[in-house]
Amino acid sequence: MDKKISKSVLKRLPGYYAYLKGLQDSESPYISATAVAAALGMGEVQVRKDLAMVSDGGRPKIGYLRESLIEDIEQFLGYDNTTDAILVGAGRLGQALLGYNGFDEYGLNILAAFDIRPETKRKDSGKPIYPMDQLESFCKAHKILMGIITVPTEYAQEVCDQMIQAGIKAIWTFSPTHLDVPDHVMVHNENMANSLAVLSMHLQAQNRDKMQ
Amino acid sequence: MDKKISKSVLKRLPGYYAYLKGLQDSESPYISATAVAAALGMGEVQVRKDLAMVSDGGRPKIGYLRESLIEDIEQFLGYDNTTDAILVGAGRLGQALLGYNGFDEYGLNILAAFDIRPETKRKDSGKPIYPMDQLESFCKAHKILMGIITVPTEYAQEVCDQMIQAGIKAIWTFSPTHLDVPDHVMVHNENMANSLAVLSMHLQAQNRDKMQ
DNA sequence: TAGATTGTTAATCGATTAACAATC
DNA sequence: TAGATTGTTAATCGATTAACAATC
Repeated sequence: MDKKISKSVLKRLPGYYAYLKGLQDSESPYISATAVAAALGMGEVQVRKDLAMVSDGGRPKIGYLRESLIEDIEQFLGYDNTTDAILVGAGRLGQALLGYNGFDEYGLNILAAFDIRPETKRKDSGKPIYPMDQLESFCKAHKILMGIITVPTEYAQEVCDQMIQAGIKAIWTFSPTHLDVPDHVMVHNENMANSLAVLSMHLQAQNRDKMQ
Repeated sequence: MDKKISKSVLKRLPGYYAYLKGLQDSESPYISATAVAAALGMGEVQVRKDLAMVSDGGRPKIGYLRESLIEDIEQFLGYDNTTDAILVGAGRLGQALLGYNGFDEYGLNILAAFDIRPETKRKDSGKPIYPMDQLESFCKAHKILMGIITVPTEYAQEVCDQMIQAGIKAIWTFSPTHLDVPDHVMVHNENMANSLAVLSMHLQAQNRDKMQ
């Protein structure tokens, strides 16, 4: 383990993790790559190779010890030590993310939200919503490295710049627009339009087939 | 154009589209692949190849006519004829998606939501929330082909099965779990954990570098 | 021992990038 | 004409899959 890991493998790991966690304790404490592959509809070689990246060994004929495989992935993905994050833009989507408890499991902890009009927002998530001018001091005080952007597209770049100014190194944005950032900052664009494109194309293709 | 298009290209098209739409009319009516590449921080050969898939030709030395390029992408991605969809699970995330107006632009129209306890939900999106037992009849009556799942993980497969029963062919799920579907149905898992994994790894790597 | 499973090494596939000729 | 840009053909790169030897 600890070889260089590719982005593609990285993106598949949470899937294995969720599946392994979901298994009942009642069954065998061992699980084979073959079984995981079958359950998730993937190639078994791929699963075995992916698991080999994070674990230091399954045992021929039996497979991996489920518990320790879960721990290995946890550690690898950093689920064991929490990342604190802040969110900018407490609109509908922002509030939905703020209130979502599931991020805990993935080691993400959203400490607070920021908004240009904090006073008009409902705080039904129980998390504080501060005005924008407190962003920098808050981030520096809490050594925040991750920021989530859920503002309207036209403000996204501006917010992004402020985050970088505040020392943030990883940005997760839901605004469907390209963000310009320096090299040391990573942006992941959760672009719903991209996903939609793939699905729509599937429907179109199916329709076309039917017509012929 | 009309060659077989790869998923990777497909996922990049919405990005070009958003960028082109965002350009001011004041400037030249032409835009070159080179310029798009520079603006979005991509390789210019890649952009040129992608655009060649959807458009029937830019002109050497000048580039593409912006307006018609936009139309080409629109048509290619099916933004011009709307896809009707329904959503199951009117929780926080579900309501956020219901109320998001931006999907219009991408040809997606969410007609209604379904929930096990429709009466307890706020309808601040203006869209109706029906009980689950009306799902099938509604989908068949409106010939719905796309379904969005925003229910807690443990119900996702069950909801998925009901959607398929109701004739749905493309499923967009936000529940972080694998869904079993027949071949003709496409699932796109908008798995936030996957995105998080990539970002967390970036922060981890940066930290490690700093320590050495 | 036989068979299931692992991990590794080699082959294939697909996507990206580079090189270049064509064009306005 | 010269230069910017296009589209195409070839080379490279990376990821997936296949083949196989090792192991319990």
